Amino acid sequence: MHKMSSGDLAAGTILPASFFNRPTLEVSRNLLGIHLVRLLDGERLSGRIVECEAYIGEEDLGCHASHGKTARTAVMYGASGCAYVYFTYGMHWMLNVVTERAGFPAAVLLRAILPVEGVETMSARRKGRDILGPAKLTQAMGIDARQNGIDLCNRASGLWLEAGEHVPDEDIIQGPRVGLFTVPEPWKSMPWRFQVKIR
DNA sequence: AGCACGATGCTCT
DNA sequence: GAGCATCGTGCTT
Repeated sequence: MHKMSSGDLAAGTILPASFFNRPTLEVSRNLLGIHLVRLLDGERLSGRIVECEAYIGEEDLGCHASHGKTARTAVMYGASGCAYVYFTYGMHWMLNVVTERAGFPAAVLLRAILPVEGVETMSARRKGRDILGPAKLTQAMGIDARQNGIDLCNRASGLWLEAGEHVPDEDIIQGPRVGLFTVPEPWKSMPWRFQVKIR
């Protein structure tokens, strides 16, 4: 079986569903350096993924699917390569990419991108503030409930991922996920957060 | 530069 | 009714 990393695809190639239909930690690691692309009002907005986190199955008590399949989590049980967008803290939208086989609930939360295209537009949408953060990137790109469940392997939806730069292992930091205050161990401390080192 | 806190509304029990 | 995969402000060092 062919093992796909981001380096196997030419830059600019849209990531196919097969990229996401494999173990979530593998997908997470390989999402670093990938470009998230948004077509908003005819303009291309994009950024390089530099931080993400894995949420893996009902066993993972940090994962929304730990409470089973509900109206909110249904998307995570569906096809890999779809967007799972949820609302939290009364005002924030979070973008995840669904991974693994249909029926197994898992996803990768996109936590930070470095702006590449449409920098002025994204900055303006953020009122001049930075876009490094999971709720900041969705605000910068105009992502909300309307994108929940869409297929990210298709440009028709206006949101997709493209192969970008390869990130070597020595440039990656792996550590515990963020914000899981009331989640019990060992899930609270699982090193399922992936970041590109700042140099 | 870091910490505390309030905002604000959806989801599920 | 409680809890939340966060953010921005304002205050302290």
